[in-house]
Amino acid sequence: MHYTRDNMAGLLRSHDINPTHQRIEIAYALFSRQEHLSADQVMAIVNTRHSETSKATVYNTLKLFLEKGLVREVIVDPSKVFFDPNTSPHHHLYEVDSGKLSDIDAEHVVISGLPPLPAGMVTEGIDLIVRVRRTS
Amino acid sequence: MHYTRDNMAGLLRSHDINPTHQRIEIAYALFSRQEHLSADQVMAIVNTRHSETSKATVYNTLKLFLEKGLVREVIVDPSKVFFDPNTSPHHHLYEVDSGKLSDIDAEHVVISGLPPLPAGMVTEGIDLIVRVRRTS
DNA sequence: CGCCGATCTGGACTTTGTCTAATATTCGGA
DNA sequence: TCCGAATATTAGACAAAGTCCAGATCGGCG
Repeated sequence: MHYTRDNMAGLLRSHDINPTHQRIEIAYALFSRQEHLSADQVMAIVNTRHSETSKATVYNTLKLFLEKGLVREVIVDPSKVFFDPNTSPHHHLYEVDSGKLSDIDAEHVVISGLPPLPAGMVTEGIDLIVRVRRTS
Repeated sequence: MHYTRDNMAGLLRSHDINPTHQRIEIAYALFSRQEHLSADQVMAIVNTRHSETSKATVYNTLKLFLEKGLVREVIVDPSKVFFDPNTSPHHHLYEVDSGKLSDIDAEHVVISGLPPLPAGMVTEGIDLIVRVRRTS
């Protein structure tokens, strides 16, 4: 799959999101790179040429994408949230020193022995984060 | 084990931490409750009577406790970090709506099938967070 | 073309956390 | 017990991420 700006409109529509210029740019930033980006990084990318999209819009849009299931939130760094265009089940590898974040395919990972949930609760998601450090 | 302020001095010393009044109060807040507290909450608890401990000290002290392995950091909420006085291996259950955070004993949980780490990397920790929501 | 709801915007604001330079406390030794 | 050095604490200014709002703008449709 190759992502273009034209693709994005369809992708947004299929998730029940009105495709505006700004939303297409933001989606394109995330999907064309297939990387974990923070709101700051998205802003920087989208505004490389001339300033085009405001901070408020970037935050609003990312929140909208999140609600509509277009992206996923990854909380590994206390100082900022990352947004992940990969919504298929997977886990994360976080390099503590460099801040580099990468995916771990969930296909072969098995988590067993979790206790039953408290009554009246449903699982919204299971986040598994492997924190690694360069050997010193 | 029953925690008293007097206990705390020994606990701190055993972790190579100089036991000062403020540090004892902060340690006592965490250990006597055995709960996950944010820096804000620690501040509020420690300063209930009259203002006794400054913001800077609370943050400095929590960071020190972290370095010395006295507490653990739990990153589940993008807006604040929680500190966990339980350093034995365990996982976390996070109630998304209420923000309530509780422990899952690691004893019976098995995680298998993780891919090998990139060369020159060591695992610093594995965080498993089960995000749950009340059935609506 | 003009309307109307949806979207975008700048900028003020909040919250969490950091930094700094001055002050205070603690600890070990005599 | 007293002293000096090292360590710890403090208030308050600052920084960064994120939220909020009221007004401006857009874009599709009649």
